[in-house]
Amino acid sequence: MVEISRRRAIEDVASDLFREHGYAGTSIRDIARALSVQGASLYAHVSSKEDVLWAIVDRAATRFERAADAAEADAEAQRPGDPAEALAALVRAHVGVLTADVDAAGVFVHEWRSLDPAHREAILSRRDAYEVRFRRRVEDGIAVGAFGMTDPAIATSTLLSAVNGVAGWYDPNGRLPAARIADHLVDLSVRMLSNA
Amino acid sequence: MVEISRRRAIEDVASDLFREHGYAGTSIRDIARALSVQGASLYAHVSSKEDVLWAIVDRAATRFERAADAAEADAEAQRPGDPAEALAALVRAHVGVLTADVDAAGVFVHEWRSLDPAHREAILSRRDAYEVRFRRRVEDGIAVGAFGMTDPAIATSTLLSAVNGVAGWYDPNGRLPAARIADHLVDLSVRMLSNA
DNA sequence: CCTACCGATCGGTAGG
DNA sequence: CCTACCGATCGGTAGG
Repeated sequence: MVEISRRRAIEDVASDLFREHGYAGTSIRDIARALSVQGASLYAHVSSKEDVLWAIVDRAATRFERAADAAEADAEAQRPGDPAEALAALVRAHVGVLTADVDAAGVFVHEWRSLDPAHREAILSRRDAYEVRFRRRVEDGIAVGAFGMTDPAIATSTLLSAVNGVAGWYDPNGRLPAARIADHLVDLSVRMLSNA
Repeated sequence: MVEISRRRAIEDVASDLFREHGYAGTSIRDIARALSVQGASLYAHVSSKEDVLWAIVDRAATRFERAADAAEADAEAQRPGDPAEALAALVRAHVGVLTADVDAAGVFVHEWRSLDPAHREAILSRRDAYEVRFRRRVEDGIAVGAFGMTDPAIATSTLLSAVNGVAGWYDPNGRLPAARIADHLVDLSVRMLSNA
């Protein structure tokens, strides 16, 4: 990947380190060392360590949101009013964002607690809104009989945990390409919600 | 809960803080403050900060292992050779350990990366062995037709992510008791593996 | 369990 | 992007 901007290179390196050692376990000097510069030099590009975390998390959140927008529009265009199809599209989109940048996605999933209070609040409400999109499809699917009876809140939380788990084991050089992994997650998700 | 030992009280407080702020984000003085003593006083009871993390993680791992032992023995006694029953018992046992001490279990799930290399290696191999117990049931279930065709490795990783997700939202004072949550997770897990 | 303290490292700034 | 530096905090020790 060609380096587009120094700022972006800092965020990419930080995503990798935050994912591996956590935000608190990564110092500004660790990030600088990976870029072969002095710690203080980073402050020409970022205003604080938290600023870097927020940039990573905000961008990842935006990607998840946009991918869900496109997935729902697409599902609605192809099979209008089909909750199972819409949910499958949401899961596929989610796995796509996750595998496209597993470091940033992993930071989004695990490190939001380290954001300062205002950012933390903002990201939590976006996460809630995002989860609601999934839960609505679960509820609609139950209502029309496409899914079996279950507790929609628990089922949706469990489904998102299952899908987010991909961030814990996905390897870009592993035996399965991202698209095949998405196929599996879609299949497992729909099965989980279907009647036995 | 009555305080059994000072050492144990330190670990309980540390479980709470490590889970909320992460290992690196929690200082020895943070733990001490929660116990109303000076930071240096903790060293009368623990040899290092990592020693506390290891104690929490090791104990949690042992609980998961013992609960799985009992669950498999029980399932084998009641319905010998039934992979779906054995898997259900494993999931129920896992959720039981998780909800019995959600702080310690959450630290086990998320903070093992912060262990020193030897402990990290040890816990990873125990985690692998634990996952194999689940995967064997998944494979056997597919072989006898109790479960639908799927990739056993991906299905098992996804199942464990789904179940571990409980640590992220379980609230001891929430609307559902732990036993009901376990019921739901068993149901969702078995559905996920069953034929559609 | 306390006070007093150690060297190391932290996030961040000044000034170039 | 560098050197030089700031005050604060870190994990941990000594000695009581």
